[in-house]
Amino acid sequence: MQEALLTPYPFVQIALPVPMRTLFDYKIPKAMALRHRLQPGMRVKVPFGKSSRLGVIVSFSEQSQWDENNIKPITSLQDEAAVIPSELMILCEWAARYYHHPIGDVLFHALPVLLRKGENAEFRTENWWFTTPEGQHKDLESLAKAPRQQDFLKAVQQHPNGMSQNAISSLSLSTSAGKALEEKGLLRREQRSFNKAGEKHTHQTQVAPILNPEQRLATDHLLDMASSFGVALLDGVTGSGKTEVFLRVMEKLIEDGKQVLVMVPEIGLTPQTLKRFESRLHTDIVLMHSHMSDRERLDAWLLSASGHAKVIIGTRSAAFIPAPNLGLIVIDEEHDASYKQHEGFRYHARDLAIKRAQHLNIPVLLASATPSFESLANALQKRFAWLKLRQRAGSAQPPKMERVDLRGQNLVNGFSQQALSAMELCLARQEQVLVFLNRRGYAPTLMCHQCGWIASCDHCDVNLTVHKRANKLHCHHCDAQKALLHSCPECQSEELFTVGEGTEQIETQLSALFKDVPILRIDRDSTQRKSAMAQLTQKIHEHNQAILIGTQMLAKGHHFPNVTLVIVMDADAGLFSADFRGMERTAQLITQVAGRAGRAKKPGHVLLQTYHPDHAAIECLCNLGYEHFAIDGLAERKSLSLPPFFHQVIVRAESGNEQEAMQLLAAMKQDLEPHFPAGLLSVGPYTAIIVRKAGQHRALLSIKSANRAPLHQITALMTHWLEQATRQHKIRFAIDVDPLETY
DNA sequence: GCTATGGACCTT
DNA sequence: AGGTCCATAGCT
Repeated sequence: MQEALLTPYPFVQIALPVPMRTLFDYKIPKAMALRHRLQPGMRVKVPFGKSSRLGVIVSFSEQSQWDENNIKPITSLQDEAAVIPSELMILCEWAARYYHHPIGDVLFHALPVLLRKGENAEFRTENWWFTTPEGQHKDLESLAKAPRQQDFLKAVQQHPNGMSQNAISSLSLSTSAGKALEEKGLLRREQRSFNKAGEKHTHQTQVAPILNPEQRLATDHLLDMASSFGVALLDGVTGSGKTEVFLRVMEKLIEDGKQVLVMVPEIGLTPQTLKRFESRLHTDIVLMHSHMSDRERLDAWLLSASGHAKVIIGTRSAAFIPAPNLGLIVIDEEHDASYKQHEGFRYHARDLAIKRAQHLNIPVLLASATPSFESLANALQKRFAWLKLRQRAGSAQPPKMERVDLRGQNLVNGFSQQALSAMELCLARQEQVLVFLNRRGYAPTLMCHQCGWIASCDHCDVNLTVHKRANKLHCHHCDAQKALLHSCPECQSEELFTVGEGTEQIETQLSALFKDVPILRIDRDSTQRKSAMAQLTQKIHEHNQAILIGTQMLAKGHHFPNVTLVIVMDADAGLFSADFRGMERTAQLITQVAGRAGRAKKPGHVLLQTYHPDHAAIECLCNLGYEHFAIDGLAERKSLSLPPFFHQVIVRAESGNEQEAMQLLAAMKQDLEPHFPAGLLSVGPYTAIIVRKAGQHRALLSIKSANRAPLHQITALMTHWLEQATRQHKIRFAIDVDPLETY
């Protein structure tokens, strides 16, 4: 009699983490088919070439196009259930098609690192210590001769529900003392699954504040759309209480047993944010970000995948976290560029999250004080619900923005007279000043007075940045560093001088100018150490007077209640940028930084230093605000056939050889141009603005179209062409769909 | 005649 | 990607 096969197929298609846009056929061994119900999303070990690899099951078939004798059998099955649930398999397959990226690589991106390496998708087990009835009543004095056992027993006696090994270790109790007590029959041990669910929530309860009418309207709207797919853009100025709105909606969904995924930018997750969520939501919250260890990430992943965690707060890669009862996705600071991966699989987590929500038929909430032009266009076209919060909470006034004309002025260390006197007045009132300059280091250039030599990177076509405190020259593009030079390598002159200013220099100069005022610099260099940021924010809160100097790090998340003056050193930064998104990004930064001012009862004042006070964009942003600026900007994008009205794909090529990358793209364009449909705009190939980066010469080709379908057809042709052509050459290519950087 | 180095080739 | 095979160069 024929036994019933749990997996009734002879062949299986496996995705492997190799840069090949194809699946691989394998045989399913009879014994495996009898015992296991194989499913898409499970991991398997397979022989591949001369080695063995981990792959993910994608599909099954009756037939194979390959000669059966050349098809190898699967070696072993790694999972009992799919590690990529079908919902996410569909998302990954869509993403592989949309971003023209190999499916194996996409699927492996969707997994935590330890699962990519073959780790079991199971909770860790942990020792738990309990007293036996005898141990509970044991007189501690009788153990006076064994003080370590005494300490150990005393601790466990105080925890009738047991103590985890983790808790034991954190109290530096000796495990060997515990084992001795176990042998005496005073303690017993139990293996428990490491799964934080059910742990009591000791956090203080915070009473929900009363909503203002705008917030109530937004909340009601969101609760209305909570049961099906839809995207809402919560467009609220800084301090308008966006977080409170989505906390309300989350509360309701969690009550209904749903899970909520909250996406945050790479550095947007501050301890204050987490505390706020914990104290309001009283539920299991897990984090997912790059500062966690691989094991911590897998633990968080398991808690979400098992449904234990009700709230998942994570960065870009959390877009792929399994959550069986997902009911809402929130994307905070949706305009933030860190949602787009800039290498390899170049996905946009916001766009992917929207696609995921569409499949799951659940709502998405995008939140920002400065929405991306993409999302604003969708809101204007009524594809997204547009919920505006224009009132600041309490009695806070919006900050007053003012332009400072730098033309013909004598600047003192880059500061105008107006800026300096405003700083003096502000400090005299015992309030704080925030100086925004999006350039870290001491100076962006080191030059020789005698021969004009400029320090530049050996691997990139950029100047090296001077870091005086570290006594280094640093390349901000490839991270190369060398010792700061004191004489010119060309002419041996010792007259080297710096050109331009970075945050480190402003800090030094202001310290000389305002001797008794605490001056705090906040940038990547000053916050590298783990607790540095916390220390800085504590200092800021300790003092009344202070000057904070910082880069875009200042624009994200943190609240500085006593800041009443913001000085934007260079409001022109994005004006003449090679990238058409330069102005959008600068306006977002300025608006976000300006939002740090005057949050409490004190009105804020923002000074924009500019050489182009009459430039339409600067004038509009200053007088009418971000929304007007963005609507004007969108009109301009439309007239220039730029995104979001035209969709864009950029093909990048990189080669150690100077011309090879350009030649490759030129040859491709020539071959494929006859297939370009009408209405497709192509630019290039052109060399990247920074031609050489980390030793690679870079060229690009841009194509645009008002419709996505023809763009994808051509991109598929290009990908295929490049795969063939780069087989024999050592050229790397990358397809960037919806690129954020266009140079 | 031996081995260190690198590039082409292949993976079901 | 990652390994293996194989041509080539440099050396005793």
